[in-house]
Amino acid sequence: MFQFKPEERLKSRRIIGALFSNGGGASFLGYPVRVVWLFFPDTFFPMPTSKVQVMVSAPKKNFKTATARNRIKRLVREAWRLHKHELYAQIPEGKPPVALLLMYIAKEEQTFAEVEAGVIKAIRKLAEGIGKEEEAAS
RNA sequence: AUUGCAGGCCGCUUUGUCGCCUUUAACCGCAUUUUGGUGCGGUGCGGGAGGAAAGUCCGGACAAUACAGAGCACCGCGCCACCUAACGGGUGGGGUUUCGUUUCGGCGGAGCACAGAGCGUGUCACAGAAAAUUACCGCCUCGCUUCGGUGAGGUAAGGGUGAAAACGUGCGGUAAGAGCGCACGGCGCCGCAUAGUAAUAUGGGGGGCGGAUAAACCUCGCGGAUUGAAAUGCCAUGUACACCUUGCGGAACUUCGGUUCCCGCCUGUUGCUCGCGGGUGCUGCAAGGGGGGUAGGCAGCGCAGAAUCCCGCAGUGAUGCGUGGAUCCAGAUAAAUGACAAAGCCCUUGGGAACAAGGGACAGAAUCCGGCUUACAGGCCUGCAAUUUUU
RNA sequence: UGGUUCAUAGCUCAACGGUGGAGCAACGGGCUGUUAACCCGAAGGCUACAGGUUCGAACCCUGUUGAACCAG
Repeated sequence: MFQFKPEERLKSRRIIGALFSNGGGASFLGYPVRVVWLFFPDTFFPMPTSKVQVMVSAPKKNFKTATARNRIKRLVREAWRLHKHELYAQIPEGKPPVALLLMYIAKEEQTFAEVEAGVIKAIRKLAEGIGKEEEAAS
């Protein structure tokens, strides 16, 4: 339940490029994390087997050393690992997989508790957002 | 004991819970099967960042491609000897600059891109007469003179300028002067002797007096093929025989397959010139351009080797040698090595104390080694020097 | 991984090895009933940092720091 497997990590360069381009995906804030997400397109091959693929990013502009960026990414990833099951439970079957980008935007390093709170908030908003997309599609 | 300097070493520890990457193959399940196995998943047993992993400043290993050769260009290095796989690194020695000290002989510390300015060219602001064969004020000789000077010539001692002024001091000498001559001293050049492997040092001889700058061009000596693990090899996947540009001559021999020579074009040889080599010369080939597709896997890749430590031997030392002893399984690929909790350790602040609060340096492997440079809380060890206390 | 370029006033840029300057901005004064424009004036720099070469360094050399870019 708390596992974090390789197929749950976002690796496709095309999808990552789409996430970073303007208007590529829906985005909102769960401070200190900014969330960008979209559904995988139908034509993508091979289609991932997990419900969500996620990547974590920390900008070099705010964190100069590699050690600091590693630390931030590990904190966010750990918070995601501990709470992702809440999101999985709310995604209905038959939906395309969700590509997710968690970008750390605070200027300084924060404690795990603060990051965890932000990620929990983001997961709740995201579940809401996916539900709305469902209504709009139907 | 404290302080300073130099060198070397370490660079948070333990437990629990939840995770990540990986070696191995004991066990389990599924698939496949050439019945040996193989692949995937799970469990188990192990391992999981550094002294700088960093900067990418040098040098190699390794790999691919290339290589008859010559000249010019280009790049790097530069006291001597040694060490090393190699180096722009290291060790030892010499010279030099500077600081301290001195009983003025030296001694000690720190630094040095430390070949050549006696081939040539360039530059040397301002000031100054003049910045490299120069003469403003001076000094001296001769001519003229209205006796104020003025013209021709000699000279570089004195003056002032400057970062730097054409060896320094004294004597002789002279019209005045000048290394013009002599004595002492300085400098670098040529060859000699002694010491040293050598750089170099010391001594005496000859001939001389030359501005600085080569981190200006340059000269001399030595070295340099190019490209770098996204190299490279293999497997899988997949597209486009589309498009554009250029080229498509001549002669001889012939067993009609071709061969040779000249010529043209393209191309390789780090750049250029020569030279040499490869391809091509007809209805589809060649060379180049541009465009499109693939974006997965395996090897390379951590294999015990230029490995590290100890001991012994050789050497002043770097280092080398050894049937000597011991140690050494990180291997990711949108990229693992983590999070939380508790206890301990250390530091700071407050406090009489118990204790409380806050903090734990610099920093993250990506083919691998040897160096250099830079960042770094705190601690340990060794040596030397100084001071204080005790015996 | 390999390579190239750059750093000068608040901003954009100059400056043979010889006193660091221009435009804009900001400041003070003038003009105007007021503002803008215009005119006058003054200020602002350890030339990214640390060494070295040179009589003298923004410039030459070495090292460091930061930034931008290129190739596959």
